[in-house]
Amino acid sequence: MIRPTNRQLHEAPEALLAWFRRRQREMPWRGTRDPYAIWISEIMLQQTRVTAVTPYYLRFLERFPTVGALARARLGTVLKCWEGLGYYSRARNLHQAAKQIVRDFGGQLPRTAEELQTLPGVGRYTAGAVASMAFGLDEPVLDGNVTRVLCRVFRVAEPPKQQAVQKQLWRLARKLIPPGEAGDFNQAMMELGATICLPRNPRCDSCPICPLCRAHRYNEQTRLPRKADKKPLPHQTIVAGVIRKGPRILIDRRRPEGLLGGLWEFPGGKVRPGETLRQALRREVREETGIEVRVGRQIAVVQHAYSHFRITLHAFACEYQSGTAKPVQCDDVKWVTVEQLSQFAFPKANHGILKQLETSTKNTE
DNA sequence: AATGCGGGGAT
DNA sequence: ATCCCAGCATT
Repeated sequence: MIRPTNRQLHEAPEALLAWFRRRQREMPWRGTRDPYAIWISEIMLQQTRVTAVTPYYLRFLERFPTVGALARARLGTVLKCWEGLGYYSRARNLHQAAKQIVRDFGGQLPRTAEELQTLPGVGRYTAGAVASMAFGLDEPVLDGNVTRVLCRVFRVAEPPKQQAVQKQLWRLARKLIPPGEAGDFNQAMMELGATICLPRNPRCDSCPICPLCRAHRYNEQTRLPRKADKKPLPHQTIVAGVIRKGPRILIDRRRPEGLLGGLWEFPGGKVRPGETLRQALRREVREETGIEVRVGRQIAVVQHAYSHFRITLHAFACEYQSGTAKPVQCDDVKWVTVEQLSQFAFPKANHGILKQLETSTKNTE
Protein backbone atom coordinates (compact mmCIF):
# COMPACT_ATOMS: atom_id res chain seq x y z
CA MET A 1 0.00 0.00 0.00
CA ILE A 2 1.37 3.38 -1.01
CA ARG A 3 0.53 6.28 1.29
CA PRO A 4 1.94 9.57 0.05
CA THR A 5 2.01 12.46 2.51
CA ASN A 6 0.51 15.79 1.52
CA ARG A 7 3.92 17.32 1.69
CA GLN A 8 5.33 14.78 -0.77
CA LEU A 9 2.41 15.29 -3.12
CA HIS A 10 2.74 19.06 -3.17
CA GLU A 11 6.43 19.69 -2.87
CA ALA A 12 8.13 16.85 -4.75
CA PRO A 13 6.77 17.57 -8.25
CA GLU A 14 7.65 21.27 -8.11
CA ALA A 15 11.09 20.57 -6.69
CA LEU A 16 11.75 18.05 -9.43
CA LEU A 17 10.59 20.41 -12.15
CA ALA A 18 12.81 23.20 -10.87
CA TRP A 19 15.78 20.85 -10.61
CA PHE A 20 15.19 19.43 -14.09
CA ARG A 21 14.93 22.83 -15.72
CA ARG A 22 18.27 23.81 -14.28
CA ARG A 23 20.19 20.58 -14.53
CA GLN A 24 18.89 18.51 -17.44
CA ARG A 25 21.39 16.91 -19.76
CA GLU A 26 21.63 17.87 -23.40
CA MET A 27 19.94 15.43 -25.73
CA PRO A 28 19.35 15.84 -29.45
CA TRP A 29 15.59 15.20 -29.13
CA ARG A 30 15.16 17.70 -26.33
CA GLY A 31 13.98 21.06 -27.56
CA THR A 32 12.06 19.64 -30.50
CA ARG A 33 8.33 19.26 -30.38
CA ASP A 34 8.16 17.28 -33.59
CA PRO A 35 6.02 14.31 -32.56
CA TYR A 36 7.72 12.11 -35.14
CA ALA A 37 11.17 12.87 -33.77
CA ILE A 38 10.01 12.30 -30.20
CA TRP A 39 8.36 9.04 -31.16
CA ILE A 40 11.54 7.78 -32.82
CA SER A 41 13.60 8.75 -29.79
CA GLU A 42 11.23 6.99 -27.39
CA ILE A 43 11.25 3.79 -29.40
CA MET A 44 15.04 3.83 -29.51
CA LEU A 45 15.23 4.54 -25.79
CA GLN A 46 13.28 1.41 -24.87
CA GLN A 47 15.69 -0.59 -22.73
CA THR A 48 18.52 1.37 -24.27
CA ARG A 49 20.69 4.08 -22.75
CA VAL A 50 20.85 7.64 -23.94
CA THR A 51 24.50 7.34 -24.90
CA ALA A 52 23.80 4.33 -27.09
CA VAL A 53 20.81 5.92 -28.75
CA THR A 54 22.20 9.34 -29.64
CA PRO A 55 24.22 8.51 -32.78
CA TYR A 56 21.49 6.21 -34.07
CA TYR A 57 18.86 8.86 -33.53
CA LEU A 58 20.78 11.48 -35.46
CA ARG A 59 21.46 9.16 -38.36
CA PHE A 60 17.91 7.84 -38.44
CA LEU A 61 16.28 11.27 -38.55
CA GLU A 62 18.64 12.38 -41.28
CA ARG A 63 17.82 9.31 -43.30
CA PHE A 64 14.07 9.24 -42.54
CA PRO A 65 13.12 12.82 -41.62
CA THR A 66 9.35 12.33 -41.70
CA VAL A 67 6.71 9.67 -41.17
CA GLY A 68 6.19 9.60 -44.92
CA ALA A 69 9.85 9.01 -45.64
CA LEU A 70 9.91 6.15 -43.18
CA ALA A 71 6.71 4.66 -44.56
CA ARG A 72 8.08 4.70 -48.11
CA ALA A 73 11.40 3.14 -47.18
CA ARG A 74 12.22 -0.53 -47.59
CA LEU A 75 12.35 -2.54 -44.40
CA GLY A 76 15.89 -3.56 -45.26
CA THR A 77 16.98 0.07 -45.35
CA VAL A 78 15.36 0.72 -41.98
CA LEU A 79 16.99 -2.33 -40.44
CA LYS A 80 20.35 -1.31 -41.84
CA CYS A 81 19.99 2.01 -40.08
CA TRP A 82 19.12 0.14 -36.86
CA GLU A 83 21.98 -2.31 -37.15
CA GLY A 84 23.77 -2.68 -33.80
CA LEU A 85 21.08 -1.07 -31.66
CA GLY A 86 19.39 -4.35 -30.72
CA TYR A 87 15.76 -5.36 -30.27
CA TYR A 88 15.18 -5.34 -34.00
CA SER A 89 11.44 -5.86 -33.70
CA ARG A 90 11.44 -2.20 -32.73
CA ALA A 91 12.62 -1.29 -36.21
CA ARG A 92 10.13 -3.60 -37.88
CA ASN A 93 7.30 -2.22 -35.76
CA LEU A 94 8.43 1.33 -36.42
CA HIS A 95 8.25 0.74 -40.13
CA GLN A 96 4.84 -0.89 -39.86
CA ALA A 97 3.58 1.89 -37.63
CA ALA A 98 4.73 4.55 -40.09
CA LYS A 99 2.72 2.90 -42.83
CA GLN A 100 -0.25 2.67 -40.49
CA ILE A 101 0.04 6.38 -39.64
CA VAL A 102 0.03 7.30 -43.31
CA ARG A 103 -2.88 5.02 -44.07
CA ASP A 104 -5.10 5.58 -41.00
CA PHE A 105 -4.07 8.95 -39.56
CA GLY A 106 -3.28 11.06 -42.62
CA GLY A 107 0.44 10.97 -41.96
CA GLN A 108 0.13 12.60 -38.53
CA LEU A 109 0.75 10.76 -35.26
CA PRO A 110 -2.49 10.25 -33.34
CA ARG A 111 -2.84 12.77 -30.55
CA THR A 112 -4.10 10.67 -27.65
CA ALA A 113 -2.33 8.10 -25.52
CA GLU A 114 -5.06 5.61 -26.27
CA GLU A 115 -4.74 5.90 -30.05
CA LEU A 116 -0.96 5.94 -29.88
CA GLN A 117 -1.10 2.54 -28.23
CA THR A 118 -2.75 1.07 -31.32
CA LEU A 119 0.58 1.50 -33.13
CA PRO A 120 2.79 -1.59 -33.14
CA GLY A 121 5.67 -1.19 -30.71
CA VAL A 122 3.91 1.53 -28.73
CA GLY A 123 2.89 0.39 -25.27
CA ARG A 124 1.69 2.28 -22.25
CA TYR A 125 5.04 3.90 -21.52
CA THR A 126 5.75 5.15 -25.03
CA ALA A 127 2.19 6.37 -25.51
CA GLY A 128 2.45 8.40 -22.30
CA ALA A 129 5.85 9.75 -23.26
CA VAL A 130 4.78 10.95 -26.72
CA ALA A 131 1.45 12.28 -25.46
CA SER A 132 3.08 14.31 -22.70
CA MET A 133 6.25 15.47 -24.45
CA ALA A 134 4.96 16.01 -27.97
CA PHE A 135 1.35 16.98 -27.33
CA GLY A 136 1.49 18.46 -23.84
CA LEU A 137 -1.10 16.08 -22.43
CA ASP A 138 -1.06 15.25 -18.73
CA GLU A 139 -0.24 11.58 -19.22
CA PRO A 140 2.11 9.70 -16.90
CA VAL A 141 5.00 7.43 -17.75
CA LEU A 142 6.32 4.51 -15.75
CA ASP A 143 9.66 3.09 -16.78
CA GLY A 144 12.52 1.53 -14.85
CA ASN A 145 13.73 4.91 -13.62
CA VAL A 146 10.34 6.20 -12.51
CA THR A 147 9.62 2.89 -10.81
CA ARG A 148 12.84 3.10 -8.83
CA VAL A 149 12.27 6.72 -7.84
CA LEU A 150 8.69 6.11 -6.73
CA CYS A 151 9.54 2.95 -4.81
CA ARG A 152 12.16 4.87 -2.88
CA VAL A 153 10.43 8.20 -2.33
CA PHE A 154 7.26 6.46 -1.15
CA ARG A 155 9.05 3.50 0.39
CA VAL A 156 7.17 0.81 -1.50
CA ALA A 157 7.94 -2.45 0.27
CA GLU A 158 6.45 -4.86 -2.27
CA PRO A 159 8.20 -5.91 -5.49
CA PRO A 160 7.11 -3.44 -8.18
CA LYS A 161 6.85 -6.25 -10.72
CA GLN A 162 3.63 -7.36 -9.10
CA GLN A 163 0.61 -6.35 -11.07
CA ALA A 164 -1.17 -4.78 -8.11
CA VAL A 165 1.88 -2.65 -7.33
CA GLN A 166 2.24 -1.64 -10.99
CA LYS A 167 -1.31 -0.40 -10.96
CA GLN A 168 -0.69 1.77 -7.91
CA LEU A 169 2.54 3.14 -9.33
CA TRP A 170 0.79 4.23 -12.52
CA ARG A 171 -1.92 5.91 -10.49
CA LEU A 172 0.67 7.64 -8.34
CA ALA A 173 2.70 8.74 -11.37
CA ARG A 174 -0.44 10.34 -12.76
CA LYS A 175 -1.36 11.97 -9.48
CA LEU A 176 2.03 13.63 -9.17
CA ILE A 177 1.86 15.45 -12.51
CA PRO A 178 1.72 19.23 -12.11
CA PRO A 179 -1.16 20.22 -14.44
CA GLY A 180 0.11 21.18 -17.86
CA GLU A 181 3.66 20.13 -17.06
CA ALA A 182 3.61 16.40 -17.65
CA GLY A 183 6.26 16.49 -20.36
CA ASP A 184 8.93 18.08 -18.23
CA PHE A 185 7.79 16.32 -15.07
CA ASN A 186 8.01 12.88 -16.67
CA GLN A 187 11.45 13.69 -18.00
CA ALA A 188 12.46 15.02 -14.61
CA MET A 189 11.56 11.73 -12.94
CA MET A 190 13.52 9.77 -15.51
CA GLU A 191 16.44 12.15 -15.37
CA LEU A 192 16.57 11.79 -11.61
CA GLY A 193 16.55 8.01 -11.92
CA ALA A 194 19.27 8.08 -14.55
CA THR A 195 21.65 10.50 -12.85
CA ILE A 196 20.93 10.65 -9.09
CA CYS A 197 18.60 7.91 -7.93
CA LEU A 198 20.86 5.21 -9.33
CA PRO A 199 20.17 1.49 -8.83
CA ARG A 200 23.22 0.60 -6.71
CA ASN A 201 24.72 3.78 -5.37
CA PRO A 202 22.12 6.53 -5.25
CA ARG A 203 23.64 9.98 -4.83
CA CYS A 204 21.20 11.08 -2.18
CA ASP A 205 23.34 14.04 -1.15
CA SER A 206 22.71 15.57 -4.59
CA CYS A 207 19.01 14.74 -4.73
CA PRO A 208 16.55 17.64 -4.89
CA ILE A 209 13.86 15.68 -3.04
CA CYS A 210 16.01 13.91 -0.50
CA PRO A 211 14.15 15.54 2.42
CA LEU A 212 10.90 14.11 1.06
CA CYS A 213 12.25 10.62 0.46
CA ARG A 214 10.89 7.96 2.78
CA ALA A 215 13.50 5.37 1.79
CA HIS A 216 16.28 7.80 2.65
CA ARG A 217 14.77 8.58 6.01
CA TYR A 218 14.91 4.90 6.93
CA ASN A 219 18.21 4.35 5.12
CA GLU A 220 16.61 1.82 2.82
CA GLN A 221 17.45 3.47 -0.48
CA THR A 222 19.75 0.67 -1.58
CA ARG A 223 17.25 -2.03 -0.61
CA LEU A 224 14.45 -0.56 -2.72
CA PRO A 225 12.89 -1.31 -5.09
CA ARG A 226 12.55 -4.88 -3.94
CA LYS A 227 13.35 -7.48 -6.53
CA ALA A 228 10.73 -10.02 -7.43
CA ASP A 229 10.99 -13.18 -5.42
CA LYS A 230 12.95 -15.71 -7.32
CA LYS A 231 11.38 -18.98 -8.28
CA PRO A 232 11.75 -21.67 -5.63
CA LEU A 233 14.96 -23.54 -6.24
CA PRO A 234 14.90 -27.23 -7.16
CA HIS A 235 15.37 -29.41 -4.11
CA GLN A 236 17.36 -32.61 -3.56
CA THR A 237 17.51 -34.97 -0.62
CA ILE A 238 21.05 -36.07 0.15
CA VAL A 239 22.37 -38.69 2.55
CA ALA A 240 25.85 -38.95 4.01
CA GLY A 241 27.47 -41.48 6.32
CA VAL A 242 29.94 -40.98 9.11
CA ILE A 243 31.42 -44.44 8.82
CA ARG A 244 33.43 -45.66 11.79
CA LYS A 245 35.99 -48.42 11.80
CA GLY A 246 37.61 -48.47 15.19
CA PRO A 247 38.99 -44.98 15.87
CA ARG A 248 38.80 -43.84 12.25
CA ILE A 249 36.21 -42.32 9.94
CA LEU A 250 36.00 -42.70 6.18
CA ILE A 251 36.05 -39.61 3.96
CA ASP A 252 36.31 -39.31 0.20
CA ARG A 253 37.48 -36.62 -2.17
CA ARG A 254 35.16 -35.42 -4.89
CA ARG A 255 36.38 -35.52 -8.44
CA PRO A 256 38.19 -32.34 -9.43
CA GLU A 257 35.65 -31.27 -12.03
CA GLY A 258 32.14 -30.11 -11.32
CA LEU A 259 30.34 -28.94 -8.23
CA LEU A 260 32.56 -28.72 -5.15
CA GLY A 261 35.37 -30.35 -7.11
CA GLY A 262 38.33 -31.55 -5.05
CA LEU A 263 36.66 -31.09 -1.70
CA TRP A 264 36.43 -33.88 0.86
CA GLU A 265 33.10 -35.18 2.09
CA PHE A 266 31.43 -37.98 3.95
CA PRO A 267 30.43 -40.74 1.51
CA GLY A 268 26.85 -40.52 0.31
CA GLY A 269 24.74 -38.97 -2.40
CA LYS A 270 21.29 -38.31 -3.81
CA VAL A 271 18.30 -40.26 -2.61
CA ARG A 272 16.38 -41.73 -5.51
CA PRO A 273 12.58 -41.68 -5.70
CA GLY A 274 11.04 -44.52 -3.66
CA GLU A 275 14.23 -45.20 -1.73
CA THR A 276 14.47 -44.91 2.02
CA LEU A 277 17.26 -42.76 3.36
CA ARG A 278 19.10 -45.80 4.74
CA GLN A 279 18.76 -47.77 1.52
CA ALA A 280 20.11 -44.84 -0.43
CA LEU A 281 23.06 -44.43 1.91
CA ARG A 282 24.09 -48.09 1.76
CA ARG A 283 23.89 -47.95 -2.03
CA GLU A 284 25.81 -44.71 -2.38
CA VAL A 285 28.58 -45.86 -0.02
CA ARG A 286 28.92 -49.08 -1.97
CA GLU A 287 28.98 -47.31 -5.34
CA GLU A 288 31.38 -44.62 -4.23
CA THR A 289 33.87 -46.53 -2.07
CA GLY A 290 33.15 -50.21 -2.53
CA ILE A 291 32.47 -51.10 1.11
CA GLU A 292 29.43 -52.42 2.98
CA VAL A 293 28.13 -50.60 6.04
CA ARG A 294 25.43 -50.87 8.65
CA VAL A 295 23.49 -47.65 8.96
CA GLY A 296 22.91 -46.54 12.55
CA ARG A 297 21.18 -43.56 14.07
CA GLN A 298 20.65 -40.24 12.34
CA ILE A 299 23.06 -37.64 13.65
CA ALA A 300 22.24 -34.46 11.72
CA VAL A 301 19.87 -32.81 9.25
CA VAL A 302 21.31 -29.88 7.32
CA GLN A 303 19.46 -27.47 5.05
CA HIS A 304 21.72 -25.84 2.52
CA ALA A 305 21.14 -23.56 -0.46
CA TYR A 306 23.38 -23.35 -3.50
CA SER A 307 22.92 -20.72 -6.16
CA HIS A 308 20.69 -22.83 -8.38
CA PHE A 309 19.27 -25.53 -6.09
CA ARG A 310 18.99 -26.47 -2.45
CA ILE A 311 19.45 -29.65 -0.50
CA THR A 312 18.42 -31.37 2.68
CA LEU A 313 21.32 -33.43 3.93
CA HIS A 314 20.63 -36.34 6.27
CA ALA A 315 23.70 -37.62 8.06
CA PHE A 316 23.83 -41.06 9.70
CA ALA A 317 26.28 -42.78 11.96
CA CYS A 318 27.46 -45.93 10.19
CA GLU A 319 29.50 -48.96 11.12
CA TYR A 320 31.99 -50.53 8.76
CA GLN A 321 31.10 -54.10 7.85
CA SER A 322 33.15 -55.43 4.96
CA GLY A 323 35.21 -54.66 1.87
CA THR A 324 38.17 -52.42 1.19
CA ALA A 325 37.55 -48.73 0.67
CA LYS A 326 38.80 -47.56 -2.71
CA PRO A 327 37.99 -44.57 -4.95
CA VAL A 328 35.34 -46.11 -7.21
CA GLN A 329 33.18 -43.09 -7.99
CA CYS A 330 35.35 -40.47 -6.35
CA ASP A 331 38.92 -39.23 -6.53
CA ASP A 332 40.33 -40.59 -3.30
CA VAL A 333 39.30 -42.19 -0.01
CA LYS A 334 40.92 -41.94 3.40
CA TRP A 335 40.39 -43.28 6.90
CA VAL A 336 41.06 -40.47 9.35
CA THR A 337 40.63 -39.71 13.03
CA VAL A 338 38.25 -37.04 14.28
CA GLU A 339 41.23 -34.89 15.16
CA GLN A 340 42.51 -35.02 11.59
CA LEU A 341 39.21 -33.95 10.04
CA SER A 342 39.95 -30.26 10.36
CA GLN A 343 42.90 -30.66 7.98
CA PHE A 344 40.60 -31.37 5.05
CA ALA A 345 38.42 -28.98 3.08
CA PHE A 346 34.74 -29.85 3.34
CA PRO A 347 31.75 -28.22 1.64
CA LYS A 348 29.83 -25.79 3.76
CA ALA A 349 26.90 -28.19 3.96
CA ASN A 350 29.14 -30.65 5.89
CA HIS A 351 30.29 -28.20 8.52
CA GLY A 352 27.27 -28.87 10.72
CA ILE A 353 28.13 -32.56 10.74
CA LEU A 354 31.73 -31.86 11.58
CA LYS A 355 30.71 -29.74 14.51
CA GLN A 356 28.34 -32.41 15.81
CA LEU A 357 31.16 -34.90 15.49
CA GLU A 358 33.59 -32.87 17.55
CA THR A 359 31.02 -32.23 20.23
CA SER A 360 29.86 -35.83 20.57
CA THR A 361 33.43 -37.08 20.59
CA LYS A 362 34.31 -34.80 23.46
CA ASN A 363 31.23 -35.93 25.35
CA THR A 364 32.13 -39.58 25.08
CA GLU A 365 35.67 -38.97 26.23
C1' DA B 1 2.67 -14.27 -14.82
C1' DA B 2 6.75 -15.64 -17.63
C1' DT B 3 9.73 -15.26 -21.65
C1' DG B 4 12.21 -13.69 -25.54
C1' DC B 5 14.34 -10.07 -27.48
C1' DG B 6 20.49 -7.19 -27.98
C1' DG B 7 23.97 -4.91 -26.97
C1' DG B 8 26.69 -2.12 -23.95
C1' DG B 9 28.11 0.32 -19.64
C1' DA B 10 28.67 0.38 -14.67
C1' DT B 11 29.95 -2.04 -10.61
C1' DA C 1 30.17 -12.09 -13.66
C1' DT C 2 25.83 -9.56 -12.76
C1' DC C 3 22.66 -5.94 -13.15
C1' DC C 4 20.18 -2.79 -15.70
C1' DC C 5 18.77 0.14 -19.23
C1' DA C 6 13.11 6.35 -21.32
C1' DG C 7 9.57 -1.73 -22.81
C1' DC C 8 6.76 -4.50 -25.89
C1' DA C 9 4.68 -8.59 -27.71
C1' DT C 10 3.67 -13.19 -27.14
C1' DT C 11 2.44 -17.31 -24.68
